[in-house]
Order: sequence, then C-alpha cells, then structure tokens
Amino acid sequence: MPASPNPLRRNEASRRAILDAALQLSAEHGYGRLTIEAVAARAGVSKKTIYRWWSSKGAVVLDAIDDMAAVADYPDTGSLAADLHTQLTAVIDLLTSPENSAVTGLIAEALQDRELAHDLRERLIRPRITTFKSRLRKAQLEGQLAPDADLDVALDLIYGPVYHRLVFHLGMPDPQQLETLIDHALRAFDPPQSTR
Amino acid sequence: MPASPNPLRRNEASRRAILDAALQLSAEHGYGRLTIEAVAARAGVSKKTIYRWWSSKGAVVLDAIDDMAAVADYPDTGSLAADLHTQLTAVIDLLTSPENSAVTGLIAEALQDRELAHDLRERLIRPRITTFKSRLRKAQLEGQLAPDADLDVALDLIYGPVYHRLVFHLGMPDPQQLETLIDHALRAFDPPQSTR
Amino acid sequence: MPASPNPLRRNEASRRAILDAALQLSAEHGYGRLTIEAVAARAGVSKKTIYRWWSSKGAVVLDAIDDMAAVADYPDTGSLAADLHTQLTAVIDLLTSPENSAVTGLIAEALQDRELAHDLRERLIRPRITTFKSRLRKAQLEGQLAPDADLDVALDLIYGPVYHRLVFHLGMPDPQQLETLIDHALRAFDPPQSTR
Amino acid sequence: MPASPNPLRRNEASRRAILDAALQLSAEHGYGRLTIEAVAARAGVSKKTIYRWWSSKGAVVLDAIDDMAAVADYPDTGSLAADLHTQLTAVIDLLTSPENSAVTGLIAEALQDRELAHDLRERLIRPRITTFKSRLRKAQLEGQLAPDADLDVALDLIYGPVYHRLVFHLGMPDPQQLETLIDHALRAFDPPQSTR
DNA sequence: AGCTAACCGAGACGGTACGTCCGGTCTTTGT
DNA sequence: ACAAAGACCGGACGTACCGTCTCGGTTAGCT
Repeated sequence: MPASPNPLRRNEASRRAILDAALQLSAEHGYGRLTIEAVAARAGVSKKTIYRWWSSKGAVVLDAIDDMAAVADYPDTGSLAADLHTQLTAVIDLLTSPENSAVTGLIAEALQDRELAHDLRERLIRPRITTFKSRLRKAQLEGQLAPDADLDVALDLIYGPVYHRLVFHLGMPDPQQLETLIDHALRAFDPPQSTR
Repeated sequence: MPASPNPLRRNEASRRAILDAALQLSAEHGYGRLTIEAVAARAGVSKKTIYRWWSSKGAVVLDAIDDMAAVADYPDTGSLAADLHTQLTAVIDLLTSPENSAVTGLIAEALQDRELAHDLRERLIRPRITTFKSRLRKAQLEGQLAPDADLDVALDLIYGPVYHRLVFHLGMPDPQQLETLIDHALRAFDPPQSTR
Repeated sequence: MPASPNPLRRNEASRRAILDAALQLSAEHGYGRLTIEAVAARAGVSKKTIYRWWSSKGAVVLDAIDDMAAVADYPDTGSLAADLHTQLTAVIDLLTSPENSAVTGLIAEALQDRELAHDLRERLIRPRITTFKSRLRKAQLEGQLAPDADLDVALDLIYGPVYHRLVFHLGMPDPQQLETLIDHALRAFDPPQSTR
Repeated sequence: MPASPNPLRRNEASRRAILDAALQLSAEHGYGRLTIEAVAARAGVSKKTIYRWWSSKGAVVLDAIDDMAAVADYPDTGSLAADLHTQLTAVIDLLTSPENSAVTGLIAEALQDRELAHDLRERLIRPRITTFKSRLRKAQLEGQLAPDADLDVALDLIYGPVYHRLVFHLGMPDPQQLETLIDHALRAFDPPQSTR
C-alpha cells in the first residue's frame, strides 16, 4: 500500500527485512506488543523507511501476511463436505495458533480502521471467497449442492460460525462438532419439505 | 472488574461519571481514540481512581456497556423466524451505528486480551446466549423447531453470519437478505431428505 | 524559566539531576553534542519532565550555570588594575577551558535565540556588570579612576577585547598582553592633554 | 572550501544557485532554521552536490558571505575618528539587520566548530584587520595617532565593544555613544601623564 | 567526433534526536 | 481519610534533517 515515493527505486532487501521482522516479532511477543520501533530495529532499517511505504503497523502486517500466504486452490478431493472440513480446519488453526497472532491482530485492528479494513478485505479475503465459490459451483455441477443454492448464503453459514466463536471466544469446534456444523449448513440448501 | 480495594467505600458518583465519560468519548471520537487520560478529565476524576477499580480501558468500557444494556428478554411474538429477524436487526444496528463504536472496539480489544475476552464473554455474551436458547427451546415445544435440534449449532448458524461479515467488513445483510439467511439456517434442522 | 505547571509540586531531586547531567554531558562531549535525550537518560528522568520545566536545551544549561556559579564579589585588593587583571583572567579561563564549553555554547545559542539571550543577559550578565561597576565606583572614590569616568564606556573597553577575540578566535591575551590592554583602557579616562 | 573532486569540472550555475539559496533562506527564516535540505530544494540541486563541495552548512554560508562581500578599502576621509565611526556603523548595521542573520549565525556556529572558526577568521576577518591596520598606520604617519601605538591593542579597544555588546545583547551604541567610545579608545594612546 | 569519466538531479536509505502523547505509578494538597 | 490534581518515569509515536548512497542523464575534455 505505497503512498507516494517512487516504487522503482525501492530497496527490496529493506522491504523483505521489514516484513520478516514484523512477522517474527508478532509471533514472539504478540501483535499487540508489536511496535514500528521494534520492527525497524530488528530489520536494521530506519523508521522513516517504514513510514515511507506503509501508513500504519497494520498495513505492514497485512503486507507481510499477504506476501507469505499465497492464495491456495481450494481443496478438491471430490467430496464437498470433506473438503470444507479440511479447509475450515486450516482456517481454525491459523486463527488459533499463538505464532499467528498477526492474523487475529490484523482482524482486531481492521475493526477500528476503515482503510485497513478495506485492504484486508480486498487483498486477503476477497480472493479466498472467490476460490470458495468456485469450489461450490463445481459441487453444484456434480450434484452435491442444489443448483440454485445461494453461494453467499453458503459462505455465511459455513464460515460464519468460526468468526462468531472467534469474536466471543466461545472456543473453536472440535473435528466432530465441525462435521456437524458443515452437515447442517449444507442441509440448509436441501429443497424445503414443508411450510414452516 | 474491581481489583482489590474495599468496594464498600467506593464513590458511586465517580463510578457513574467515569462510565458515562467513557461512553460519551467513545461515541464522539471512536473507541480507538479513547484514552484513560481523557476519561479522567471528562469525568473530573483522578486517573488513580480509574486504575483503582479497573485494569484497562477495555474493562471500563465493558462495565459501561454492561451497565447501560441490561439483558433484555428475547422477543417472543409467537413466530420464531420473525423474532430472530427482530433481534438480529437490533444486533446489526448496535454493531453498525457509529455512536456505538464502543461495542466493536471492545470486541477488537478482546481479540488481543485474554482477560478482557473472558469478561466480555461471561458478562455480556453468555447471558444473551442463554435467553436465545430459551427462546429456541420454546420454539421446539411449539413445534417450530425440531425437538432434537442442536441449539449450539443453531446459535452458530444464526449469529455466525453477522460476525463473519463484521470481521471482514463484507457489509451487513439488508432485511431481505436477513430473512433469507434465517430461513436457510432454520431449514438446516429439517429432517434429512436423502443421503448426501 | 518555568512555563506553566505548579512549581510547588516540583521534584527537586529531578531538577538537580537534570542540571547536573546537563553540565556533565556538556563537559564530556561539548555543548554542541548535548541533547535533551541524553540529559534525560543520564538524569534518569523522563524527557517530558525536562520539557515541562524548560523550553530548550539552552534554558536548561543556563539554569545549570546560574545554579552553579553564584555571583561572586568583584576582587578588591586596593589596586584596580590588579583586580581587573585577576577577574579578566578568570573570565578568560572560563571561556577557554574545554570543560566549560557550556558557557560558550550558551553564548552561541543565545546569538540565535532572542528569548534565551534575554535570560542570559538578565540572569547571568547583568548582576556581574553591577558588581563590576560598584568596583569602579569605589576606585573613583579612591582616586584611581577619574570621578567623571563613564562606567559603561569602561565596561566596553575592558571587557570588549575578550569577546572580540572570542568571537573571531583571535586568541586570548596572555597575562602580559592583558596588562597592556588594561593599562590602555584605564588611560582612556585620563584627562585629555591636547586637541586631537 | 572544496574537498577533493576536480574543481575544473564544477558547475558554476549550481554553485551560484546554492550560495544564493543559502543567503535567501537565511534571510527569510533565520540562520538557525536553515537546513541543507532546504538549500538543495531551493537551489534545485541535489544534496550530494552540496556535500561534494562543502563540509557543513556553516561552510556554505561562509562562502556565500565571502562571495557577496568583497573586502572594501577602509574609509579614508583624512579624519581617523570620523572614518572609524563610519566603518563601525557599517559593521553594526551588518550585525543588527535581521536579513543578515547569516553573519551572526556564522559567528555563533564558529563558536562551536573549530574548523569553521579557522576559515571564518582567515577568510573574512584577517583581511579586514589588515586594511584596518593600514588605515591606522596612515594615521600614525599623519600624526593623528601616536607613532608607537600598539595596533593590536587599538583593534581590541575599537572593535571589542561591539562584540561584547553583540554577545550579551546589551544593545548597540547609538551614534553619540559610538563617538564617545571611539574618542576614549583613541585617547588611550595619548602619552601617559602620570603614574597610576 | 566520439568516448568516457565526472558531475549532476533526484531521492531512498540508516540514523539520531526531536517534541508529544499516553500508560501506569506515586506524591502532594485541600477538604 | 480520601480523592482531585497532577508530576513523574518510561516508551513509543510520527517527523525532520543529517550525511551517505545509488541511480540514470548530461556534459566536458581528452583522445
């Protein structure tokens, strides 16, 4: 998220050192205790250099995460439920492991910073929503999901629970509970049986 | 979340002034810009007095919100879907209105602070989950929900979407979308029609 | 040169530590390399505490010097010329010794800072001019100086040379030269002999 | 004060632009607020170019002043006292006018920088001392000054007062006071009348 | 006339210190 | 006796300049 200076003259070594330092320090002491000061020191870089290219510590961490975590293809073993289970497990691990406090830290910060929120959504989340929907569309073609299922609703029902639990610290579902959740979420797209 | 001093000798007027100031300032400048310093000044209170009774700005704001928002009974008009719609709309308003930035601020802070997270869950959230489940149980008795429906799953499916959208700034559902969501969530508890 | 806070509540230990640190550091590294940052560190004091009571590093050093160097009586052995020699030698030592770089540093800074210049004049210089003039007045009573001699002119002629040499780094007079200078300066007040 | 690069290939336009910018900015904002950064920007020149040819901001300003103020002949109307008055008035104007803050700034900086002090003395001051002494020697030949008068002492007595007053901000002499000062200074070289 | 070394503009960089803000603790003072 | 008022240490903030360092692009003077 560069601001104004000439990106062509940017020092790639400094950029890498900054992003690496940000992730390391976040893992070591937690996102909350991360400071620009410490990142600069660890990276052997002037604070000015950080402020030249990023507008806040959140922006640095977002870049660092984005840089690290290339968008992976959605798992596809043929079984939609199994693939959702696999992928949700990965997400839960990411949100839960202490060394990835950067991710929840970023989520927390974005809740209070519109600009950061925008970048978080567009750069990290949107692409992953896209691959998720592609996987669902394939499932529709294969008859594992109703052809008229609203994929946005599916997104809400399948991923919503994880973030609801995250936000209120209700504990993440164990594999068994996760299977139950997925099962219910998918059943929501079965044709209605009766009026309610 | 008092710490140690004798609560009997506590000055109620100061307590009220502090909680009021915290909410006012949060509404005026946003939770992120809220400082203990400013609360003390606005409340006409020494910083010491704040630190005597609370451990962090999050704790103050939690108290303030708790104090303000008594646990309301879950709406009950007889129609489960309609009541869910009503209550979810209230939640969305709360999470969305700028003057209630204290709530999302608290959520954000709790993501990074285990102790605050614990208090947030136990004091604000748990009681509301309880009333929600009571309402569902009544619906089961009335036949609006399968008697064997797992109420924890219902909680996840019904409230999850809101927080998923909050966390990634995906936009809150409009009333129409909300109705669709509730409809799908409830359908997840219909008896299965076929093997999947 | 306090700004606004309540001087009654001032911490004397901090004040002393700051002034001592300023003089020490000035002697060690030179006034030019003196920083508020280093003074705070050496004094074990928050930078805020320094800025609370002083407006600039010059103001701190002025206080430190003022605190250290009480106004001494002008030497008085009965011989005006000898006493001037004694006192001028002391001034030259002060302006010359490396460990007193604080004094010339202050002079330099005052050349660029009107407020500091004002304080330097009123607090350090003016009182010493007063004692100097008193000594001259005594010499007048004793017949060592013409009774109608203009004491401001005498001040200029006697002290001027030192500062002229200081400012342009022309080298301070050795004791012999100093005697010659004083002799000439005093002779300027002899009654005129002839028209010029 | 060139350092090492080949002076033959030097860009005269850049040199002029830098010196002009230095004087302009010094006049506009004061020597103290002058920065190499700003000079480079105003002159449309790279900072590197400045550092290539000068060692400090003081060196730049010294060059600028030297460039501007060619050494003028000492005034010579036949009356020594009148000529001294004329020339001292010019010096006082130079040291007093706000737009010439560069001069006092340079003096201030030289008080803290031996190398700059050396250059200031040798390039600006020494030549002017030389012309001053020449004027005095002529006065000696004409019988306006004792033939055995020590010209260094005369320099001290005549110019000293101005710098004493500059350094301690005692106010410059008005024309009347200046005449008195010169009169006394010259009288110091009259033959002694009596033992003192 | 062409080559090449240098100077040049631009400006990113590692640093140092700035002056400010706020967190939490401790002290003084008035009521 | 209690708090209010607020001074205090500490530490991070974001900024300003420092002086150094590439970059390409002129430009000058020697082949």
